[in-house]
Amino acid sequence: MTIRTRKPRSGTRGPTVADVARHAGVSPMTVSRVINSEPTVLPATCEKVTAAIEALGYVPNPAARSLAGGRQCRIALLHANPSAAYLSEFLMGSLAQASQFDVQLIVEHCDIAPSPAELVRKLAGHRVDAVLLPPPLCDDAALLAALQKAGLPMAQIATGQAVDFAHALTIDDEAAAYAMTQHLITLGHQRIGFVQGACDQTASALRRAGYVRALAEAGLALADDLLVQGDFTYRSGLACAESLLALPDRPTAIFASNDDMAAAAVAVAHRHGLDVPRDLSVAGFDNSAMSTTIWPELTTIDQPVAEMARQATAILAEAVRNRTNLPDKPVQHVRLAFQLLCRASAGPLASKPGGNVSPRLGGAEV
Amino acid sequence: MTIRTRKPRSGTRGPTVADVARHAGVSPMTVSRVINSEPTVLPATCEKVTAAIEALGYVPNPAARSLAGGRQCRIALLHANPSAAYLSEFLMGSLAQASQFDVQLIVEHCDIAPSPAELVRKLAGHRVDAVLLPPPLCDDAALLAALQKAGLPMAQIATGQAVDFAHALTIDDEAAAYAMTQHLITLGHQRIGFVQGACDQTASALRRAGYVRALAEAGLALADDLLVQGDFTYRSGLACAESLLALPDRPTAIFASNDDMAAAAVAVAHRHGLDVPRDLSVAGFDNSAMSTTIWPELTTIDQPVAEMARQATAILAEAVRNRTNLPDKPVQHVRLAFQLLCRASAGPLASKPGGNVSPRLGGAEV
DNA sequence: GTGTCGCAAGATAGCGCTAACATTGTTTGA
DNA sequence: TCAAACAATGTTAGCGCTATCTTGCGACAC
Repeated sequence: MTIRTRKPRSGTRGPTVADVARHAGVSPMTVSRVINSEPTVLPATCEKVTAAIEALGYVPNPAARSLAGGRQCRIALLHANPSAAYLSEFLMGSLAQASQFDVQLIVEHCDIAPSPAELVRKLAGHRVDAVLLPPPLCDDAALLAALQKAGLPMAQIATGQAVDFAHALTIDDEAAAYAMTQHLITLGHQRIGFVQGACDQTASALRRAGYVRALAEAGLALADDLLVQGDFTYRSGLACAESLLALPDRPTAIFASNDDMAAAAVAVAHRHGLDVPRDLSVAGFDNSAMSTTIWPELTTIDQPVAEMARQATAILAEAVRNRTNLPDKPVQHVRLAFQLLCRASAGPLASKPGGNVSPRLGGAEV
Repeated sequence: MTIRTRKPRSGTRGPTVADVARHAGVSPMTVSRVINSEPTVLPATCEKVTAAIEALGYVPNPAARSLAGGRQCRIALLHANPSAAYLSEFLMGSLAQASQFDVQLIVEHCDIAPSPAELVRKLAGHRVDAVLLPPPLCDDAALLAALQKAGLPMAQIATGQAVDFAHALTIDDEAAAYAMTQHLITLGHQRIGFVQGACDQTASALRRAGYVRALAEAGLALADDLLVQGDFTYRSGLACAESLLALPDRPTAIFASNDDMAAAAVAVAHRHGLDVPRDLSVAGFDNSAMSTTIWPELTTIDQPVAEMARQATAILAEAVRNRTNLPDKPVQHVRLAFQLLCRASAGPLASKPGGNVSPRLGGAEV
């Protein structure tokens, strides 16, 4: 009378809730409660379970969790060539949160968006529940509208213009640009060139506004010739810096709307035989990898990209799970703190500018 | 006599295999077989099922799949500050494969590794099944040994020295450097400066070897003063380029072991009033984002980082699933093709070198 | 004393999929 | 000719966890 126990399915790896429960002398359910830190567990019980978890080296199985909890969640990260550095930092933040919340990240590159409608269809095909929108896509009105129509929760990252149907994670671009400009003014600069960012990104206008306000408050004239239009690329930065430095009364400082363009300004300065920061101060924006790669390191504004990505992912995951309130969506608009990083590329105004071609080189160990 | 159907659990999203099966008039198992493209399904049946899948817009649930299949797999990506651009590209490749294979990526930064043993303990705590090692960690002997001792499958990416207990994805660094050097020679250059990479990365020596071989085969002398030691950073590139350009008989071309250092060489050349490529050709290695950011764009070697990451992830996932052969591990050493990208920074040797400070600027649309 | 509320913990039944086995129908081989 | 081998599908029973319901038990008022 042998009862055939039909299947001890093969590849079992590591202890399960059942093992922990046995070891702690409680039911699996209680272990589950402890894992999810539910309030209705007595401290004593909780301790027993925790000890058992520790002893067995138990780690919950995320697949089982999301299956049983019915809480699966797929978030798409749509990106249209932001710089690699930006994307990488963004991913780090997003991934960290994603693995913690058991959400699956779908990274989708949409360079030349086929058409918002088509894109939305594709996302639906992937069963995407929510969408992360880093710049420049966060400002794509057509895309935003299409996503809204599809009823997908979304988060705009670092946009200058948060819409009322999307979550948004931003810094105060205006205030940041204001702070940087003020910093340059404090250093004694009066003619400060400004390289604007791309027109199609709403943050660009805010950064410019901060620059303008700082000048106005300091009683400095806003010279038209000191304001040049870039597009966030290094190449545009080269051209802008060239035109600024070609001015008869050239600026003593250049504030570029991002680090790539600031790096270009440094390169142009060097080509002109100007030392940075002695003959020309340069400031950037973003604190991208570029800012500490080049020499001298850039004074810049730190934008907490990873943190924005992290919080955005968390907010979306939350939104997907509590899909309770679709009509009255209480979207969150979170504003994070920026930071003014004073590094080597900006210094006090020298009494008398002059050319010099031999910069101090950073020590490079043989 | 009401039979209480106790629980139609709440949040059910989208069709399941059962729905597809009903729609196609087959059993769920057959649907599963079609999804996994098993060979033992009649074409006719397969077609019916495919049609049903299409009609219902069915998408398999990865959580359920990996739970039922017992095939869960966690792969850690250990990184110690490779450049952000590198990491970003690496992640793209790795993520693509990970989501396709239902493996969970754990991204772990280990800047100053606490100690290999401790790190391994931490990985074990995360239930990591395998490890991806991009440079420079792929060359950390202590780490490799510790991982081997822990019995973790691993993959070295872009190493110069593949060990016999790890999978490895590489390009032929020696051949690539040879090709680039030969390219410069073909352009007429005879005095070619070489900026070496960091000593602790095994690929550095291979790149140098390729340079040396090309010179030798062309019958050119290997001048000691043309060979300078960098460490893959932009700053080291500045110093190296300075020393090369300070030589009495300066080189007409500089081949740097990576793009960051090549970019630095371009910057130094410009500071010296040299036009690139008219007065000095510059070549890099990696085809990193930097290479097309700066102006002029760098002639460089394309290293298929994303593809390496993709294949490495696939190999590891495979290895984890068929954990059949632990003793006789048939590790795979895959060599991918590189590509010589001829861009603007390297050109034919000018008959008579001379200084010129006004480079053509890339058109920056205002 | 006896009901009933409150609360911690247990029991049960799936989440969506697939491994392992069972069942057909169809072919072979001796 | 009939058993054995195969090939295409169906059936059953979990994978590891948690939502939902149920139970046990002390507290508290009547």
